[in-house]
Amino acid sequence: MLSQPDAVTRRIAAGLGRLALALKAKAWRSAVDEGITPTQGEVLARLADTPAGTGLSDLARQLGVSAPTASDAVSTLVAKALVEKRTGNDKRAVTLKLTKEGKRLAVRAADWTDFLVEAAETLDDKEREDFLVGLVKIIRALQQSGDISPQRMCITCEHFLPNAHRNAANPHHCAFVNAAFGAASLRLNCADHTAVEDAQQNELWQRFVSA
Amino acid sequence: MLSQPDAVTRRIAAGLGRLALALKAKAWRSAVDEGITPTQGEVLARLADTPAGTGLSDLARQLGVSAPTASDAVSTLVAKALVEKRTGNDKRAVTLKLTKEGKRLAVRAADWTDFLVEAAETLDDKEREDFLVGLVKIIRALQQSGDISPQRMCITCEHFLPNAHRNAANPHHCAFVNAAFGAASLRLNCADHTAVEDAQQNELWQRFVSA
DNA sequence: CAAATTAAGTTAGGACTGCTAACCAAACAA
DNA sequence: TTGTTTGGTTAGCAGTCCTAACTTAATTTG
Repeated sequence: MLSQPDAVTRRIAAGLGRLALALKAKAWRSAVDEGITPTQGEVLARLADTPAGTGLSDLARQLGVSAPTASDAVSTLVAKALVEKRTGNDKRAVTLKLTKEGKRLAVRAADWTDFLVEAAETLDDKEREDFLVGLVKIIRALQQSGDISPQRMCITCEHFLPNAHRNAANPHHCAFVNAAFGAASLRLNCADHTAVEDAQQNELWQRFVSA
Repeated sequence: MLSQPDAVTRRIAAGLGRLALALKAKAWRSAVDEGITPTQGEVLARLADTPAGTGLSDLARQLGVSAPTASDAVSTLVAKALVEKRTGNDKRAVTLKLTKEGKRLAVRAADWTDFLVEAAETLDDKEREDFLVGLVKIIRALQQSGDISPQRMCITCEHFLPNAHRNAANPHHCAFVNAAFGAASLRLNCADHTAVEDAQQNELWQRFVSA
């Protein structure tokens, strides 16, 4: 047996840390090519998958930065005519939306993670599925501990019925689309996500892990 | 079957992106608590696991930033008496080492990823192993594509003999410690790592994936 | 060996990130 | 009506990160 001063989980954490570093560097390079900065790109991405619009504080939470930082980034984007600020009934609150040009740029900027997709393609089908499941579980744990903003994942969705079928390939069920599906189809950012109540959160998780 | 507009790999990339965002945010908070910044913390971490010392350009490469940025961060750390700059035979080059105080801080700052370790602990043993393997493969791919600086991983090490044994639990062998080991023990940052030649790189990989 | 090239770092200047503290204004509650 | 909470902005500051333009030392080469 090889000496094992640190557990598997420690190495996983370290590996993810390295990955994050690489991602950060790449984000910088890619964003600059589009004439924006990484944070601005992130703002565009978030707004792109929230067509209904988002408030500023909500955005700040999603980005994991303070309100002033988010406000700054948004101001810059507004100045660049990529984002629009509107105000509704509540005259304090703003609703952020992409402009036409903002949408175009968001689409172009969205594929800066392509290099990661390619890297993930060196895994075979089974490995990919396993990896995705691990990722989902880790993200869910981080969401529980408050270290990441809530994601629209199956595992926290009202429509998700884990291990509802005996079918080994497609054990889960989505009540929204009314169809069975497997781990490989687990979503991280589903448009039809409806958050389950906190009380039922754990029950859902238990049913999910009791494969 | 659930509609599947994007492949598993796309979701993996997106998930890793989210994770990186969370990590970045956490890194900021944690580092500030220690009186430094994330980049400075990263510098300390890198120096901590290179006791022999590192050059500036090497450091910049590891951090994925430009030389001036690294130079800046290091200057600040030198001013804070956490890092020492020495110059050897080559009077242009500097060798960076942690001071006593720097070492202490590096140790303290190292556990900012603990929250990730805890998150990874929600996976069972098998899942952890699978996840680690996926991570190793992805990082290796990024190393190949030049998107991450070379890591001291088993999969690129001269001493690594993948699938050398019939033993399903511990199929691999490390010639350095002369012992069999399994996927759960794969290293990402081994002190005894010796990079294999480019030519043999691929051969090693092939033997590794042909489980 | 002198001249050119390459390599390692630094300096300068500028845009942006990210924070806290302090602030304003609208909405809400007592 | 008078707090109090909520949504955001402003101000000020340290640090990140870049490119471009040096300096100085080592290496190559004619």
